[in-house]
Amino acid sequence: MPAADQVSRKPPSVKSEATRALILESALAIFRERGFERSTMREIAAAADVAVGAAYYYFDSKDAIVMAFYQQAQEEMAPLLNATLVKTKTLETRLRSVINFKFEYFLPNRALLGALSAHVDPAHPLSPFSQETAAIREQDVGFFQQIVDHSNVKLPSAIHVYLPRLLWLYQMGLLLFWVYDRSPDQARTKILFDKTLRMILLGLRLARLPFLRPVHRLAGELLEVIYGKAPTLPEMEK
Amino acid sequence: MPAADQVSRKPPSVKSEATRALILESALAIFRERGFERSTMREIAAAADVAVGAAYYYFDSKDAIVMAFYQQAQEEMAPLLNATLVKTKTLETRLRSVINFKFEYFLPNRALLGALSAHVDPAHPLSPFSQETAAIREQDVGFFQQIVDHSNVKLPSAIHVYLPRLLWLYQMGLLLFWVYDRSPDQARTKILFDKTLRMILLGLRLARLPFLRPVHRLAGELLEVIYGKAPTLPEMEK
DNA sequence: GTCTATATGGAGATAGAC
DNA sequence: GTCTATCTCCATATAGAC
Repeated sequence: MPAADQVSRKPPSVKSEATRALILESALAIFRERGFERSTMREIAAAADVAVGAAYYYFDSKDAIVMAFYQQAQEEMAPLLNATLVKTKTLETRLRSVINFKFEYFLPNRALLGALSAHVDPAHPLSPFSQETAAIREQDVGFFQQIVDHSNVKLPSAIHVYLPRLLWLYQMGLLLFWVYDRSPDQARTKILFDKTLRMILLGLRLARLPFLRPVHRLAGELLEVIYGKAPTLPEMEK
Repeated sequence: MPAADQVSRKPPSVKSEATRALILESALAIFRERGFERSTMREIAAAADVAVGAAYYYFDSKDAIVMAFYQQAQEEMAPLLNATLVKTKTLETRLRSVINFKFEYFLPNRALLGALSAHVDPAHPLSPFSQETAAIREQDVGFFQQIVDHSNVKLPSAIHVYLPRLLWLYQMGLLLFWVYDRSPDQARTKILFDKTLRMILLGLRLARLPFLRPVHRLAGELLEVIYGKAPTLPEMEK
């Protein structure tokens, strides 16, 4: 029996890979031009000079194209983010440079990112909290894990273990605000980022003060319930 | 010239109002059954025993039906929320009862509320941050204004003025979590509510401590930028 | 495996009957 | 003003050519 075949994902096929890339590129160009909603699969296929069916052969749906973009972005960013982590030392500089790097990377496709973050529903495949984006999300949380690990924050362990996920959530919130920030050059997001980051750093320092114990206790119990079990959940609209 | 006509919204017409109500009711029933996405205008019209065009005559779009539901909900809740405010005294009991009341009210249409909260984009009409929902939002913030006014929280004025909006935002976050909470009886949301509310109350008390000055300063500056000017913004996907 | 041509069913728009 | 019948455009599905 052909054991090797069982594992093989697909025969790479240079031509196929090229068509796929072409369709993806064309789609991104159209998305950038008219926004996700207003773009049609017909336009995308036409721009790539293939039939509509061809686009569907490579991507299950319009959403799937966005997912492919998301995956490609994560793959491209990973080594660059690691390089950033090597170059920086403190918690502050690391958070600043990692998050700023993402802003820069996503800038050309800012509107497209909106199509992604528009879905809060964890059951929606494109949601940052979905099953489908779990792999990307976990890898991303990993970066914040590294940032926290190599820093000298001292927190009750019940909180400390969830810190990377909390920082990831913070980053997602910033990106969400940024995507819909209509101020020139997204200046408001820059200020939001700066001020909140300082507040977080101040908070982490103040967290050692003894009379904050009750807050620690509440936060620990809360995180245990929210993150402790069942990290992902089934669909909603049965 | 017919000056009176300029102001008149519409001739109420009993029959028309009944048809509209019938379509709205039928739509809500269908939404509850299959969820918003899976429901079609054809089904809704069929359930109300009218043609599809009739449904569109009363509601500009499927989304508009959700908007009508949202408005109706706000109108129905307003007097009951005011009654709740009369019956309770402290900041804690007021926040608890007001927010819990909303959970109860929306329980039968929990899934439908998802259709609303699924849109973070402030440009989307159904977004809780949109121009279109501004009136409802402002009225809702008003309730939190009342809650804060009659309480004895002491905060720097730069923060204090924004407290009602912050509490409104807190409520929206809770509702969002609740809509997608798959735990039995939404138990996790209950815990999230309880713990975070306690943390907020603790925080408001601790906020008077002198060495939190730097945090106050940052928070004040931040709120000024975010809420200070241009409360609403134009559309995105030009 | 890769792709084209064509079909299906839904959202929304509209002409015009009453 | 109220509503029906019908039309357009879209995402997606599918049969089958190569």
